Amino acid sequence: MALEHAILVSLLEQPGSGYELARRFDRSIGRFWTATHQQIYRVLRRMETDGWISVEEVAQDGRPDKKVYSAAAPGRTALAAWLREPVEAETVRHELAVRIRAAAFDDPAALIPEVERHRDGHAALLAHYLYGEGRDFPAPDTLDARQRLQHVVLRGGIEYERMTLAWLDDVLATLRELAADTATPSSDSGTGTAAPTSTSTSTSTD
Amino acid sequence: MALEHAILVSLLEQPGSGYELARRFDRSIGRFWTATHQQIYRVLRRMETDGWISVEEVAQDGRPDKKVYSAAAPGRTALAAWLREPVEAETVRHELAVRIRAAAFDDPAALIPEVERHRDGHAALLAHYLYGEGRDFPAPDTLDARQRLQHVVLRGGIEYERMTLAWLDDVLATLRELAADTATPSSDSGTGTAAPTSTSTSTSTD
DNA sequence: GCTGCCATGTAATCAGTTACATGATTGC
DNA sequence: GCAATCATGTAACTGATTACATGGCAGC
Repeated sequence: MALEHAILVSLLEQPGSGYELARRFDRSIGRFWTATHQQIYRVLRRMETDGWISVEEVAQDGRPDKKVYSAAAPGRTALAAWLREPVEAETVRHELAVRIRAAAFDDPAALIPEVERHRDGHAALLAHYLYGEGRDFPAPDTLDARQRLQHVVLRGGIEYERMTLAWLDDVLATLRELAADTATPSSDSGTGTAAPTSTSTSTSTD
Repeated sequence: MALEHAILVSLLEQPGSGYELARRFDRSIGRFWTATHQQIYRVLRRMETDGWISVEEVAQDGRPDKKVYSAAAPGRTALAAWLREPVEAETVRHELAVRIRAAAFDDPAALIPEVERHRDGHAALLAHYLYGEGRDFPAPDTLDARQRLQHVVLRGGIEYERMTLAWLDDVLATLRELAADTATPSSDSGTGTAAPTSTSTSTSTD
């Protein structure tokens, strides 16, 4: 239910068309909230009928016309009300964690390439964030309110990537150790499928 | 599309009924993948017709009967295939980050209680994780493959909470500074609604 | 008598994804 | 000639959430 609000913030930061918003959702805002262009167009129409945003049709030379949206007063009011609502608990979807636990019932080594791919992706994103930080916030003491809030969100992204990177290295080390363990012992040779099948497990980790 | 697989992992770790699974999804597995009981019952039926899991009806004294599900061979095969598929990019939904950027167009101080509530929640979860780690993994060198993988996932949760806690303190410090800035200056008194309205913003943070 | 736990479900709705469609312009 | 970018949309489907429903037992 927050796509409306994410769009509002983006339009307050800078008015734009549905297409432009879709591009922003592939970049800056998209790090925190994903949306496809179909979704965006649908929500924009709803927001317009609700009076949250206003449209201006802009004719262009050589390019299709576009509808430039900007936040209207009722939208601002709705945003202020939303800020005062309690935050709903974030629904987590961390597929990699599920896969790591799943690896116990298959060959742990099979996961290594995937985790490496992830690791590299996070490393690249961290480098990208750090570059962006140096470019956009070179003098952190001279920033206005908006920039300081953008900066603290970016710092969150940077710390998240740093932490994830370190954790994925930990995961890789664990997987490699387990792969070495199952490879060397003499018993249970062949497929490499390590399935302990112990009935006792009540490690709740609750 | 990974709820099936999360359920499979949970049933491989320990067979159980839909109700028991729903409770697990409020606890251990639920940290990485959320699901309500309605969703779980629906997926369990689909998985059963697909032959991924087998059922055993268990009559109980004083309590309603339950259907105890366990992972079947085709389910294991499907899990192994899934582990070898490329991981789809995680769709992020970080509402708090959107709200922080939104605070620039309203009173930043209005967010402080919410962020504090979040901070406290993450601190409690971190303490809980650390307690669970001490209880379930007291001797990290004597663990089997399954436990070592569970442990590395738990370490990820711990590091995530630590990082989030530190970041939320950073956010709170920023919000409090901004609240102090808008409270003290003589100009633009009254509502405390700080809206810069500068047209120049093209800080892409891409 | 009320709340809470165990245990399973149906129905309606909302959000999000995937596939398909159009059409002009710019650059290789 | 082909792919990519700009720009907007429809339609069908899958996944997730919310609300409602049932019913016995245990403990206060």
